[in-house]
Amino acid sequence: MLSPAEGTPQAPTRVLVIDDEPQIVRALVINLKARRYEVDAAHDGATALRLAAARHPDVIVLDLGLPDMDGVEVIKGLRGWTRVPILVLSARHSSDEKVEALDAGADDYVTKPFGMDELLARLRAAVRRAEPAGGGEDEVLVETDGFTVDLAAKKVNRAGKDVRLTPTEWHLLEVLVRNTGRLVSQKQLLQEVWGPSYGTETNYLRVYMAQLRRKLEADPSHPKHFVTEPGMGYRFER
Amino acid sequence: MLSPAEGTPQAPTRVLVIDDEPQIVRALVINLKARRYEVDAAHDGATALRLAAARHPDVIVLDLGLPDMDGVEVIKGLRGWTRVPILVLSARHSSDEKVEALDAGADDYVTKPFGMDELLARLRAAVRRAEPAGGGEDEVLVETDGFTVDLAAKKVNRAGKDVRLTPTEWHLLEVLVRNTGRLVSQKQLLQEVWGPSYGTETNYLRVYMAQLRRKLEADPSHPKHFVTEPGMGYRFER
DNA sequence: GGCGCCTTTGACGCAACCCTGACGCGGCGA
DNA sequence: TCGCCGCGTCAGGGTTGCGTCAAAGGCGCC
Repeated sequence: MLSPAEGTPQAPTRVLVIDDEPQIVRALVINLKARRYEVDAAHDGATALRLAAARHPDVIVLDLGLPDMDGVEVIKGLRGWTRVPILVLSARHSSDEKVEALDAGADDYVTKPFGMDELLARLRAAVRRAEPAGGGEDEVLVETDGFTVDLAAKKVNRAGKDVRLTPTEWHLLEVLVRNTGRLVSQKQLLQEVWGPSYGTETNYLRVYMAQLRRKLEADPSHPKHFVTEPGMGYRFER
Repeated sequence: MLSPAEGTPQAPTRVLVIDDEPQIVRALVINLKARRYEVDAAHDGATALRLAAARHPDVIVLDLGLPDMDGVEVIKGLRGWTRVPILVLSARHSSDEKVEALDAGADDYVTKPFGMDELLARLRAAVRRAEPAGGGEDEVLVETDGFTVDLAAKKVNRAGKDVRLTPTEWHLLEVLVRNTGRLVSQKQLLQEVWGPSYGTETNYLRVYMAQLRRKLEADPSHPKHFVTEPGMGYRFER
């Protein structure tokens, strides 16, 4: 996995690196930028807290040995207002230090010297689990003057009351609404709703389009939203 | 009456330990139980996947060296349907192994021999960040005209009295309530409640929906809150 | 070892859905 | 003008899916 984002084009992941050793910062910045991360760097705790507030990074890499304040204090300062993942770097191998940092709110603890591959993998893991849970399941609402379709909840509302749709009716409606304004061919409708082996049974469409219109159109015999394109297909118009 | 926002009695954290070395399992189980964790243990990958589906642990400790299958496969098997934190144990120090496990979906990677204090701290960190984000933003109390569901306390109250639900009944209710207003497909319900290998046993749903309605609906034969969408799934309406 | 609760499984009646065929209508081309 | 094709409408019948009940299997607890 090279890029931090996968699938839909996404804003680049922003990383805040906090370390007072210039060579480590340089190595991190170079590696991160090469992987399309956006990187900010701070050399002391005060700057780090300020930058974190100003830039809202998606993940923080924090060296515990800072010149101006204790690393654990930095963690606590961050945890006072944000749940951004914090990956701690430290030269100390002591178990007590690790426990203290983790219990203060750190998400991971890597001891120096560290392997860059491992650090990057841990960083990916931290970012990944911070991502929102739902797989892009936003509330998708499509409204017309007569009714409202909620694609996520699979609900249709008309005049304040929920309309009951059968599975096939809903499926057909969904395909049409997902292509609002576009013509959908009869073959495509049949294949999406009834399966790939269908394509000529246009009578199915006639029956079910009639059901949809009867349930949703103000005047079913003069449809405004479920438009027939003779010989070609159907179109949903908002 | 306890306020739901603060001081709600919390269910104990459930841990699933997966390791084929008995002495390590014993050490972990003893230490975890002493700290009021609820612990399940598995000695191989197949058992682990089954237990994870059946018990829905809050965090998983996984040894990569299992007798029956590759540890990474176990991770992938879990990640197919759950985001439960996975803490990997391994005797291998190789960077490649760590990267592979982390990119497969593990949350942390600890090499053996490990310090118990550190492991427990990492476990706490994993559990902590898996907790729901908003302090009071998440709705834990869902009220209807007939009953009240407390998702945090895992309790249902009807007419001033607590309703007794079996584990399966509660689980089903929880999934439905967490998706209030949205249609939940039969497959999704089966997989979330009974495990990823289920998906067609709709008779389970019929039986348990009937139980829920009998216990919670004012008129079980004419449900207002647990609505059937024939051929598609069920929906909880407040 | 026995008991009770929970889960799983099977059988049955009933309602709803899906498919099918028939018919009428309008548009288009011959 | 006539005939054909595509579309809309309606009603019937086979099939599926759901609710309900009851009983058997599993498991932990006493």
